Amino acid sequence: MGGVLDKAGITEAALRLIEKKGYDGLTMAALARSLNVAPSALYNHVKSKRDVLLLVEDHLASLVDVSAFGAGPWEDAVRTWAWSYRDVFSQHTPLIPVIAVLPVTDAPQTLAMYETVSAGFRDAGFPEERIVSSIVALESFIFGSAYDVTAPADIFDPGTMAEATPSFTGAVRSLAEQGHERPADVAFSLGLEALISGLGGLRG
Amino acid sequence: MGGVLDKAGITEAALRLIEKKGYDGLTMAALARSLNVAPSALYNHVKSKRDVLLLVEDHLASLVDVSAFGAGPWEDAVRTWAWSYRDVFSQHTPLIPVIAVLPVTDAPQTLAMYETVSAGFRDAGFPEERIVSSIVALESFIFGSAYDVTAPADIFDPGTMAEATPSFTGAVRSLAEQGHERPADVAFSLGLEALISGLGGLRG
DNA sequence: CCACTAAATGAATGCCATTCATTTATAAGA
DNA sequence: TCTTATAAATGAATGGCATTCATTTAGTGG
Repeated sequence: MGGVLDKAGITEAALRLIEKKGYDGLTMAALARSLNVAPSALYNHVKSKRDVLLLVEDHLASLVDVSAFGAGPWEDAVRTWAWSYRDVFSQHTPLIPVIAVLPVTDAPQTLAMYETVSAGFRDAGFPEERIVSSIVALESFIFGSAYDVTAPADIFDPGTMAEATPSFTGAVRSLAEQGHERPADVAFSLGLEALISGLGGLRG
Repeated sequence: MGGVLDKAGITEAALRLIEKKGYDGLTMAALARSLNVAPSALYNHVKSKRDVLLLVEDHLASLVDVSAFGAGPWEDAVRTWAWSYRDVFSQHTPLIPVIAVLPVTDAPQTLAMYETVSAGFRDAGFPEERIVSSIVALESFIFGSAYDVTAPADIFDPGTMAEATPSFTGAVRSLAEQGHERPADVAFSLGLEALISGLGGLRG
């Protein structure tokens, strides 16, 4: 037995490749080349490219910081988790469509994250039947916000349509004048605090 | 001049094709065939396939219901807009990565939507410099939630890992016992109401 | 030493977006 | 009516991609 390849090695190589060349550079051929192997050899270890993305996703889930659950107030734990979750996946937005439809059975690290977060919600007094929905709501916000981080700075520039859209143009200009370094962070903070206080009210 | 093709026709054909075959079926070849034209002919009217997706996106933006802005309380208007926005794009999740990075200049209908929504926020008493961030926060939540709608029903089934994840497994089971028809709607409602009441507090 | 099996190979397949030199057709100007 | 400019459509290439498969290689247990 004992070939050169295994799932851990493939995951590691894929992450290196993504870091160096981005998701466009992550092809089965390039992945194989980085492992000094023929592309077809990969298929002895993964069923498809989607499988590779799944391995990467699950590894990233293990990087999300859930350490604050059980180590302080629920609000602080959610805040730490959410910011960390967003930061990790803002560098990996092409995975978001994959995660969103991914059965957790296939992703043990992701499942482990859910377990820690669920326990944190339960201990904070959430009724059991609302825990999953609350996490899903937060996660949806986090995924959507991860895209914002990568958006171009001038995404909201109305260009030639400025006169036709006075309210929007004024709002964009007014935000720009605040001179925030990362506008995406302002929106994320605003939404996250709203969700934390709104969902926090569900606790018994 | 006057060929068979124009942007409106391409958009319409693309939408028909997506409805019938899904986004996997939307290829330049298939699009051309549905218009009785050679694939290369499309490139006289659009620069790339991404352009086609952009045309589709902008058309969908015109389907989002913004009519409640200026016709009732801000909370109700946001609710109507958000549900409609999510419903439209839940059928078109492959566009979400495109929208998220799309400069609004290139999408007049999308820009028109932002104008109406911005005016609604301003009239409701939002400070101008918080309007864009608030809309972005809501939009992030909406995009993330659009994915949930299409997720398989058993996405949270922990499978063989059930014993290792008691809190999460209990929470999933407890939600399932509620027997909601569309679990995604519960999470969306929960998050949206939290955002509405949290963001609403910014009004002067 | 043999037989089994996991793993790697390299050549093919089929699909895809995109390009380009060329042709067709239409509208405007003389 | 003839000419010319131009927009639009064509068909044949190109290069990249994931994936398949028959075949070979190389270890391991009996």
